[in-house]
Amino acid sequence: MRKSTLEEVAAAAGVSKMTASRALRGAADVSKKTREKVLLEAERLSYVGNQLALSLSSQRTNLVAVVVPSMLNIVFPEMLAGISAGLQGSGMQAVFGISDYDMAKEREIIRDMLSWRPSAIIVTGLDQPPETVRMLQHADIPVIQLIDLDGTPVDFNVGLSHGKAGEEMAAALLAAGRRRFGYIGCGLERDLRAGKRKAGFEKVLRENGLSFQHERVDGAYSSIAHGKQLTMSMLAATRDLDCIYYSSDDMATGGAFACLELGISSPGEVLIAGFNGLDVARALPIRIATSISPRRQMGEAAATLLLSASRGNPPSEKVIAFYPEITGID
Amino acid sequence: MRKSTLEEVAAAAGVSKMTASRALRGAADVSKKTREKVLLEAERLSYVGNQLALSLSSQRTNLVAVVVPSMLNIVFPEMLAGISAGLQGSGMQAVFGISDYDMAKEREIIRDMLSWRPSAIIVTGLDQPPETVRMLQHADIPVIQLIDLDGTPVDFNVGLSHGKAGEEMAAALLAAGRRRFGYIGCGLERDLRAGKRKAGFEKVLRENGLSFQHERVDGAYSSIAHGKQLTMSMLAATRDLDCIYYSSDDMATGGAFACLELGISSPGEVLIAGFNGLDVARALPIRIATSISPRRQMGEAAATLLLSASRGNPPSEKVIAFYPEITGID
DNA sequence: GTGAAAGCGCTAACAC
DNA sequence: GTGTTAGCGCTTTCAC
Repeated sequence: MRKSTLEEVAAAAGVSKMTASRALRGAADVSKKTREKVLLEAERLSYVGNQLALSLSSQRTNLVAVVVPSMLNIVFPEMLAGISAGLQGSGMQAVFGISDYDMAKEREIIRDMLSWRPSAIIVTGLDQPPETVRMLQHADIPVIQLIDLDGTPVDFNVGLSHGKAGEEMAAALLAAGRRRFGYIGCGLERDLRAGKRKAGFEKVLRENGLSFQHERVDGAYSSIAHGKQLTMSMLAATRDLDCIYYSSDDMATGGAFACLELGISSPGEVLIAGFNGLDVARALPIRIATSISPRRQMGEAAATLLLSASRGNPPSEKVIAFYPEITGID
Repeated sequence: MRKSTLEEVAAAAGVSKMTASRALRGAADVSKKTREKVLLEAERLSYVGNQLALSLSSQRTNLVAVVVPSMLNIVFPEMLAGISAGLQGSGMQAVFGISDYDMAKEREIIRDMLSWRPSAIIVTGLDQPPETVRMLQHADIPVIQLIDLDGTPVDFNVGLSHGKAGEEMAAALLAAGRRRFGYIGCGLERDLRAGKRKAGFEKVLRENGLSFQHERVDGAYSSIAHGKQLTMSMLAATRDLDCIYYSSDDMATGGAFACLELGISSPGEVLIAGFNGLDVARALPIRIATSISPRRQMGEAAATLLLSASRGNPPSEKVIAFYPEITGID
């Protein structure tokens, strides 16, 4: 069955398209009687407005484009949930795209999304290649780069410094007396933020005359199973370690499982340190150290920011900085 | 800077809108020279096509609407990743909405999405209220109900029987010699599928003259922390149990953590049984039983289905059934 | 191989 | 309070 149009609703109600349009949008100056008649006919005809026509005509959409690298790492869905919640009630609608950590794919997704003329766009990270940056600049809408703060934003920037997060974790672990460090990570060539954390961590180690004594890094996607496997491998090779820093909490959770299976006392003998503050890491039977990243709040902050921007209240600050809280040490 | 239009590109290239349109879409009958000129000018003007105008004019969109209840339970993002992957390369674009397990919210999201005139719509589960069902029927596009099979579909149906999954898990546990069962669940009034699994499980218990001897059910959202807490509470009250069935694997993972902390031998003394086959459950230092639900494959199957439907190849079957595999028993 | 005219369904702007 | 006119940016259709 063909979808009915505003014109048909208007005809059925015996008014013009314009009056029907006003009635359906709840405009003030429509007589009560007319409004009710229009709403009744719309209901009877199962009328569903056409956003394509609406947006084309009014030159604005209620769309916010969001591009994330993955759905398989829970932090991104959590961020999306934050964005979605922050947009709640504003009439804005988030549209998500997944780039699979692939810059070329990200560029194509952004291009696709821009062709829908969204009111704003949120992308992950600050490390887009020049061509993508150019597209974003040309889009002439608020651009929010989310999660990371280490770099030069195109427009708005909401996130935390991953370099600093690594530094602070290293400092906290040193202060707690740990000295013999290992590193276990995954997909650093894709997950640039994990790389920044590692670099920050290493910087502080170096300043203290130390370095990672053992490393296991491979190109696979971050996962619990992988963290477990790499930890097993490292602990089979050496026990001369009192702390392992992981690229993220899922990897660290795998590390905790490895310790449990091997019967290695943790945090006593080896302290496991991750990043994110995932639920799973907090419920673990052994205590692990982590930096809690407020990803839901970052999503909400981004939503709030772009709502005020698109309402013409230019936010005073282009950058909103968050600070991860370190837990699980002592 | 205002976005440039097809008309401007055409003017710059010295051709008509129509020719520019053909060149940009890669139509066959445009001379090579003309095409190159148009592409060059489009590039120079940073031209980005306008999908609003395109879709309004051509009366079709490349949009697939998808509504999920939550982003905080990893199974839904995994399903979305499957849909997104299945759509890859088809030119179709998935648009996601989150209902928060709220039927009224789901209805409004579906209404919103339909106003964009998507080519198909995918919703979670089969238990939409009549008004929502009516909207879906009126939409006159392929409707896919995903994940669940226990009910009457509006149109297409891809999923598994959660009732059966519960039955089969109970049967398998009984076959393995377990007799004294507990149940721990969360949010069953929202998560109807968890309720169906429980009902199936209880049915088989009843047929064997058994029942759940202990239950802990509350209305919170499913989580590892919650599963741990409810398990602690149950095991503090009784040890007269040899198996606990959980509403899902995250709850079950919490249960496994509880056993580890309490030093209860598992699966020896108490077997933990969940549902989904989450990565975390598989990497756990103790073995737990679970039904592995192929959520990514279900997403991909839905994508494949609607692609063939929208290409005019009516799929022969309206229902695609998946069967979860039970692991971790013996 | 290219172009002109009509129209997709709606809203903005203005008239009454 | 309601209607009219014009037009959003593209594709469809048909003509050349």
